[in-house]
Amino acid sequence: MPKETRQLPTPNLEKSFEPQTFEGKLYAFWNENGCFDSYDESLPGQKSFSMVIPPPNVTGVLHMGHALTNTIQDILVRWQRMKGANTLWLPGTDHAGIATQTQVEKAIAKEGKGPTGRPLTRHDLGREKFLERTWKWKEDHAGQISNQLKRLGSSLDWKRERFTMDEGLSKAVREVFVRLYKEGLIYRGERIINWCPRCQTALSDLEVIPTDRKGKLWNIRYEIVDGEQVIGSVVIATTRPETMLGDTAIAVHPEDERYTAFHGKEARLPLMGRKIPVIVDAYVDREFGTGALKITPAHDFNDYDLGVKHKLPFISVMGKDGKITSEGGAYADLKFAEARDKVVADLEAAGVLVKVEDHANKVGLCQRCETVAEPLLSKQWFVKIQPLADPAIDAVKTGKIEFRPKAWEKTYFEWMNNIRDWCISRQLWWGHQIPAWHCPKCEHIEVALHDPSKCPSCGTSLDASNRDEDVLDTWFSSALWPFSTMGWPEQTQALKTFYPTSILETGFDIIFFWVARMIMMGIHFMGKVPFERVYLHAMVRDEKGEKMSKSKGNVIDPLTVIDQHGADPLRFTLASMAGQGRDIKLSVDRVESDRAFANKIWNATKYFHLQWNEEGSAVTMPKEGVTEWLKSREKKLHPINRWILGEVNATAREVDRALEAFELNEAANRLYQFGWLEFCDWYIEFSKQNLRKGGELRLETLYTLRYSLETFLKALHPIMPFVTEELWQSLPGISAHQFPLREKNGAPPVLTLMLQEFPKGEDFSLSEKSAAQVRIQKRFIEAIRNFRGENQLSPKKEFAVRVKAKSGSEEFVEVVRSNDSDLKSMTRLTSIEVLGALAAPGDTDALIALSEFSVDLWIDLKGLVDVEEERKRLEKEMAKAESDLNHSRGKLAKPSFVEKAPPELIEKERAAERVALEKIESLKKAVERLQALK
RNA sequence: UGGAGCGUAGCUCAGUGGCAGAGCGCCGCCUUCACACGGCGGAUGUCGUAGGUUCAACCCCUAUCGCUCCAACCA
Repeated sequence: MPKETRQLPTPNLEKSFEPQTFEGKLYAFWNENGCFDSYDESLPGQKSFSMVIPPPNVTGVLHMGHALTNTIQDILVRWQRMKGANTLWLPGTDHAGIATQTQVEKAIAKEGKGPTGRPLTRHDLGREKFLERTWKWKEDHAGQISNQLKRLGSSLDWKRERFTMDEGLSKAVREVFVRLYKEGLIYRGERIINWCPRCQTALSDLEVIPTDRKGKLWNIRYEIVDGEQVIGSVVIATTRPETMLGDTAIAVHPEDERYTAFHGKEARLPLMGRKIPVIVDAYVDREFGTGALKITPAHDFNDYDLGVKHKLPFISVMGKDGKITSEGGAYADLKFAEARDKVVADLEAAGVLVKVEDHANKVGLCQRCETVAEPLLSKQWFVKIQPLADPAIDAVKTGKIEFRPKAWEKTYFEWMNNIRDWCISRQLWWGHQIPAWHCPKCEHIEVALHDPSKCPSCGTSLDASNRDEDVLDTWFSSALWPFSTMGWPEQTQALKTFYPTSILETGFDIIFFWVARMIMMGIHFMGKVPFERVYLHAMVRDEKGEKMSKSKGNVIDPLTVIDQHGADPLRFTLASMAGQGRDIKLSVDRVESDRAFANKIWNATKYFHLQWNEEGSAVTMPKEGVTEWLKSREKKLHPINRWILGEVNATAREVDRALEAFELNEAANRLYQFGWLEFCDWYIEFSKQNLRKGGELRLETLYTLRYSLETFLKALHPIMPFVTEELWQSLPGISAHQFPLREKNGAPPVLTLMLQEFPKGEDFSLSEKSAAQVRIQKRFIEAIRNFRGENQLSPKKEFAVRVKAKSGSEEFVEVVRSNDSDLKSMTRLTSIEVLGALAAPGDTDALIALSEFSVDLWIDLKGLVDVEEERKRLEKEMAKAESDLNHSRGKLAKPSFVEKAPPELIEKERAAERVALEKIESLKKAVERLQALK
């Protein structure tokens, strides 16, 4: 028994485009009727098209960047869906470790005071309670971002929504961790890492943002000793004097003659007194500063490498708590900043501070809280990255994955080739806790899929308290997103159908954080790349090109824009700007003009209804359907109708091609051009003439309007889903299209535009003859309008025009003759008289020279036009014609051009020359007549 | 320091080896029977600068200036 078609009541179109009145209703209708559904299995031979959303922060708020990426993705998925693919666009959110934890910490800090009167911290609550709070926070906020995505019109398959910390994904994370550990690709070690003293956690290299700071360069004298004897001294510059407490060597360049005598000797570390070796290494830049370098292996990345290379001791003087450690002697327990002041003062007192200079340098700030991150030694978990990076580099090199724009591949290679091991442990509570247990007795570390109850090495019983306290970097779970969301590690049907995903669309700012890591994990665990194409969009900035930020107050909130103008105009604006390389400078003005476009289409549809339902002569749909009806008469159709049928199909084809090529801006521009300029400005105006004539021509024109409008709405739907749906719903004779896959899965037919077939562009092809006829009519009309405009003649002023035919003007004359009444009515001419080649203009005739058609138009000026104005117009025309002539002659005069240029081009140039000559001749005579008049 | 991108009409941006385009803004005229979120007409550019390749360059090449971003970094 066939299911009943789901449908909306036919809308009554408001006076103008008012998006608030229908957007919500339409989204709910689509969603409730399963229009966004994907199916685990495609039909044999059917294409699958899948994308995963870049998961926004679960407690986040939609910003313009989200609006852009989701608009682009929604356009692609709607288009593919209409083309019949089994489309999956998978929604979900990210737990966003540090960001979310920080939000909750702030909330509890506001709530109350701890035991000593300071604000509450997560430690006052304890891990378990704090996590409960965070889960609740997540539940309270999670709906927000999803609802905002719905406001945009995103056709996400909500039934498959995922969260990085839900059960399935957590299982995948654990599986990956355990497997990488067993493969030796995850290890735990004491390394130098970036530490945020405020967040109290390790950070990956990527989470530290180098920032320009005005600093100082302190020059410190180190004595060089041989045994106990002082043999000289070296001055060393540093931007971080407090780190000297942890110096374990000084380094000079091996070939630096100034210091040759000191090779193999020792330096005495000021303030601390201990002796440290002088080492030589070509790493030292002889040109910079004094050419000598102090080495603090525990607190500087470069020094760390040198420390490892030269087997130096590592002395940690700076602690995770932001204070100097006990290794710092007299400075212990001072905060870093205090320690710096005291060290500098003491150095000065000791007379070893040689000078202090201003110096611009960079410090690394924590991406989340902008605290200065300190490099320090710490025991952390790492991913050994090279074995994962190599195949990932290869995948892009061999074209298994393609980046667009292509230039980003270089950026990708650059980073991947210099990649460092990835520090994945975070000293946070919100996240995936590392599945490792530390045996308190034998110190064995057990990493396991299932919580162990005792140490497999010594049998000591283990419980939750023995579990490693750290959680994983948020990006660790994001890296698995394309397959963890589809049920991995189970071998699900969804994975078979939808992995690899078709396209990954995201911002270039997370190529390293996310894209690269997904590629590595995808290849390693799935044996296949996670996506075939990476489409990187630009950064949305304000109209001045500045990054939008709350502190600058220049944020354009997508939801406000949607409230004011609707989702469609915003989407259209974003789509037409999506082609831009790096920056999208968004202005609300632009959205407003795209709103005008929506309004234009709205009114064009209203025009259609007005004509279709004209009182007393309501039309019915032909039983074979409009397309068939028109198709069967194609060759006999009125040229204007044939022309627009060809145009709308050409537009649909072009939109399809542009989307295939990721040229969203091109698709948007095409639709705009067609919709406004061809359809509204020309076709509708022409149609008014034909509708008036009644009979078969009226019917034919109504069907042509109906067909063109529907085809256009279909082609526009991916970019402007709401307004196109609302308008389509109003059309007479629409019917539900049921894709075979939906039918097979028992989905009911839904009367919706979003499940219509995307126009193939094959129904009608452009007829050159009709197009030429329309061109002539347009040109004629434009010429008259231009004459009016330039002479500031009121549109109401009527006059007659005479057409002087010359040889070669047969087609023009024929078109003007056979469309006499239409042309008169559209230009408000009293008559159009065609004259023979021998006719001469009257004494007071003005001239419009349409030389490209070998035609002169004459208009009697008497009582019509100011002679002076007309003379100006003619002179302007003349100047243009002369410059055209010069241009053509200049080219043709060059023998090299005539010899080497392609013949068709030479012919074109000769024709242009003839046209210009003819025009000049006509214009000359006209000017002469005007002179005589004066 | 390395890599990338950009520099076209007042503004925001398209663009193609063969006489420069759009939107907004601007200037006229028009409330004409889909639309004033409208119609019609108009003005505006040595296409960053200097060379080169080519019959022909805004487009290709080289250099140069300016802006932006990314990566690395000098202690």
